[in-house]
Amino acid sequence: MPLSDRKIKILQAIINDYIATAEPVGSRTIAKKYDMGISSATIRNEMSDLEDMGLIYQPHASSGRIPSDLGYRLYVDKLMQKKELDESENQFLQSVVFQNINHIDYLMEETAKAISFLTKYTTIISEPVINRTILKQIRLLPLDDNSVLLVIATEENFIKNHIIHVSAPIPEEDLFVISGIINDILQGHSVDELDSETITELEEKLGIYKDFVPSLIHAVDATVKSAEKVQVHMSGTKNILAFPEFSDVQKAKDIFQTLEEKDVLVTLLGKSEEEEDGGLKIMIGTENNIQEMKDCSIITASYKMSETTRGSIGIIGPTRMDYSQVVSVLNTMVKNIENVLKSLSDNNKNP
Amino acid sequence: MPLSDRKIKILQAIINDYIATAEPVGSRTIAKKYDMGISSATIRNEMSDLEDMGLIYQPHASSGRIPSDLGYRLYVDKLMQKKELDESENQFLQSVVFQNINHIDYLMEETAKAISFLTKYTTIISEPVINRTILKQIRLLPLDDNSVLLVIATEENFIKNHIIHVSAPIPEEDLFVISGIINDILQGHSVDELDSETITELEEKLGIYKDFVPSLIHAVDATVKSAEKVQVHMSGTKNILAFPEFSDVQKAKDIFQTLEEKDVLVTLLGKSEEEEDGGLKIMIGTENNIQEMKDCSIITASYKMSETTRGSIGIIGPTRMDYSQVVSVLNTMVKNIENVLKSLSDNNKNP
DNA sequence: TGTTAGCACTCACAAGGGTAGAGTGCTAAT
DNA sequence: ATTAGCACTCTACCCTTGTGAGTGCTAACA
Repeated sequence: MPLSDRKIKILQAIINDYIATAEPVGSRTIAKKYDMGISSATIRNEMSDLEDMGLIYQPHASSGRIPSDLGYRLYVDKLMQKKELDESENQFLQSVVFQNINHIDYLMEETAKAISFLTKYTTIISEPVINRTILKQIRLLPLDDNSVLLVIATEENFIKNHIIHVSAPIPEEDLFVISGIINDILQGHSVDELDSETITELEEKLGIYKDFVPSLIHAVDATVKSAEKVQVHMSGTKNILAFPEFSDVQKAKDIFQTLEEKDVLVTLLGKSEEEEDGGLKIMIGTENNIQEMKDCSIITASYKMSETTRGSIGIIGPTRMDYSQVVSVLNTMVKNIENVLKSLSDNNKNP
Repeated sequence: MPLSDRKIKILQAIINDYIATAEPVGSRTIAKKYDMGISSATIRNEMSDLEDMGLIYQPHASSGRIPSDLGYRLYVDKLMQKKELDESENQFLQSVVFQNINHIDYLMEETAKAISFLTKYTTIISEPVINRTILKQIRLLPLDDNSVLLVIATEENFIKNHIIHVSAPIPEEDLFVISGIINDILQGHSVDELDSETITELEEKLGIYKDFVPSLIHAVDATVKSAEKVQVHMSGTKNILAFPEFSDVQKAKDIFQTLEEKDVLVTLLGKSEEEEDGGLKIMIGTENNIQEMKDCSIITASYKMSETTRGSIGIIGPTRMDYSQVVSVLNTMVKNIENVLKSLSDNNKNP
């Protein structure tokens, strides 16, 4: 059966109305509200066809229609029109990013908050992974007789600290020398190139401070390990309670439970990396393969830095979500974040 | 009316039962379950007295009794017996603290998680404030031509980083010299002693790098400001949904809403500082003065470091919470945290 | 042939009524 | 002082009924 223009119009009306009200949409509602010059009876016939095509369905006999996952898919792929964010929203998103330019983790946290504030959906976001990025600076600073501070900076100006405990005090000048040696060896290399060869080299060069190498390596390693762990920030989970589809406490609890499991989130966010065209990945309802989330849609986008994907943002809401808004918010925010990351790493390329 | 031993026993039975079941407790239930050698009729009479005293009440005529806030108060002040944590719980709590010894924010985050995991209640925790603590190390490190990394360490080995953007590159040796000058001036002082006099002194000493002072001061200031902001970590909010008293989505939403407001949390946590005896502050029901939380009890404890209160932990649950468990978990955790903080600051006192 | 009016039918939801069960308060007996 | 017994109350649950929204079908219409 061909999908006539009129059918499309009706489908669109059903989806719009359902997104707005969360109530099954009846033929009369459409006839009255959208005034498309045909009677409710005709709409009824068309709706019956749409149902045969699997685009809408009735939650129970003789009730209004609800878009099916397939219906939303069609809407998202073909019908949805881009929504432009208005100036104030744009500015809000931009200010959030630029106010936290110096601290990646705050930046991520605030970004998540901002997005969930704007969209009223739940937002998850993964921090850029510094693994495989190039080390720029490794410094040792004296803290006190028993501790030395290790400061690691990557090419992109991500800073990590680690306190190393030492048995005997190391004079400041020596620390300076040691820092120099370490820097010579590691600078310009990625943290995962730390092999036994490098370690031997380090031990040799450090001479009398050779004993210091193990704890140093351990510290670097621990720092790297903690950086390798994908950090995930989440915000706006409680918004879920506002949607009538989750007014059943049990359902809400199930979703919260699922969102609590980090692996699930990482998997979800990971999906967006499959997308080639720097585009978004939209998973509608059952498409996300997680039983508990079958009534949710998830839209993810990943942000890059120097051509490599660094992390992703995901927005989770009921299948009845405002796809066009979410898409534009995500696009805007990815652009903002990429700009910031770029400006961070550009600092050291300009003269 | 005097509070006979028998009345106390009955009150205790009611509270225990209600904490466990969340159902109003009837006289027959007590007669059967707690077998105290008297009939339900006698218990009924006693319960009637307890009600007159305001310790229990009926949610509706001819239903079982529920402890009133006053009843819980009596229980908490006089009747409650200390519960000892078992070995595994103790170890769990300890391991959480010692595994995150080097990163205060992870430590707080994980502590909150651990407590809410153990108790099933919501946990909030405020990070130690570094304001007013003594600066130990201030260093500038070269990052690249346009940025300098500011590293600030306090007496207690809390580390903060800040990237300063500079218009012209500053040679490494100069940075070293500048670091030395700054250190001379600020080392041993608290961050809030940074007055105009100190700034002038700095400007004079820095000579040709005088122009650098404003951005430096700004960076130090920003770092201090961000440290002054009381960081609050929260965990286990979704546990709230598990309690039958909040099975009404609206109620749950109200509480979430309230918990979202940071000021509220800070105020709540602040209360514990009023307590003199290093003890806990228990606020039962309406005692916390927050309308939305009238059905919640909040137990807070604050942890000290070198005699000063640094932060607090709070546990939020229904008034029908397991007070004795919460009290012992809190006591244990405060001790653990204080130990860690002590070991951090001890490092520089031992030779 | 597509469109519409009309009608019978279905279903969810709310309101009303009846019942069972848990619990109380009171009284009289022990 | 304690207890057994009884009348009473209130909630929770179930069942019934009525209403409104919405459908599908048929027959009439342009």
